[in-house]
Amino acid sequence: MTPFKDKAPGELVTNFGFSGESAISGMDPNIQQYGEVNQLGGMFVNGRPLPNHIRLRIIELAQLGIRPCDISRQLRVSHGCVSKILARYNETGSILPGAIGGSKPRVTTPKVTAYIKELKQKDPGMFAWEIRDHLLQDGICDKFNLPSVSSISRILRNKIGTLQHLQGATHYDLKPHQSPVYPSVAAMYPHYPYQAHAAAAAAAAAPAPVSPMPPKSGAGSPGMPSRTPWPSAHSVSDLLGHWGQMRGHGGPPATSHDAQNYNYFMYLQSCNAPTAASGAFSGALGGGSAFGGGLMMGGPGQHTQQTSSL
DNA sequence: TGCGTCACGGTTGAG
DNA sequence: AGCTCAACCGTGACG
Repeated sequence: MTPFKDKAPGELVTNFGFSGESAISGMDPNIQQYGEVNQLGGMFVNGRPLPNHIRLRIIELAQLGIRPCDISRQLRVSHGCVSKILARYNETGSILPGAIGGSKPRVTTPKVTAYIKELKQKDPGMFAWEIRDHLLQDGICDKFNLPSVSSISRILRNKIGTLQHLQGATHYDLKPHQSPVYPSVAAMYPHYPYQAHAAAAAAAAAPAPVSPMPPKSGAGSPGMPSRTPWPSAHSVSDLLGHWGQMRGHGGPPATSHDAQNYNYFMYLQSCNAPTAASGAFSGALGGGSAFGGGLMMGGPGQHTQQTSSL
């Protein structure tokens, strides 16, 4: 997998394994340093998504009826990757990679904590599970961002310790007739991601176009794998327009990710032989859709971060 | 031979 | 500023 087995860590890679080809002038030094070549001779950056034009080409070639193994060979992308991208596309309608990085948003916001404190002050004998019910009933939380009983208990213990010390009731102090088992939100809604609420808000702000595929998984819709919702979906023309702007107008990348991917993109553009797909790609840069409008990328509530992670 | 799956080593970004 | 953690990535190998 690692083509530079004899490369010392951190050593600058100036030849990418293409015969007679040295470093591409003007390439991102990061790509030069971290770029690798797979068994098929294709260029990739470990840990980073393939550039979107490669992803696009995979989808397009598949739609032309070309077998995944042939796509793999033609684009010099591992068949596992082709399989994964095609599977994701079939499942979500999106060619885009998932959102990388980030953390689960906290449910114990200051507002929630304050309300718990208020409840506890009103009724010091209130149990954590009762507080949890109140949070839901009073509209402080919904079922997607409702803290677990354990979280409430921790808040009571850590942040309202004095009150607890005086009155002391947590979910450990269960009433005799109460079940000691209170499933977490995740357990109650195993198929619903915690970020769904935020995604719904994002969707309300910027409604996503209808995906050709039913939503199954990913940010912003139940079961979507990504952790962070996209504020808007990406159509082919959106995406191509993005790159078109970069290529055609030389617009500066908005973020370091853009810069990275732009350089990656430019590099791969210069490395890969033109294909029919790239022709469609180039044509689409002129304003039309590469797929006659038939291919929509960006499933419902797609990834938030990807505008900067092309 | 083709393809789905998974371990691996890597990156990323919120907390 | 730097660390942790849990998500993601593509590759390569296996069945």
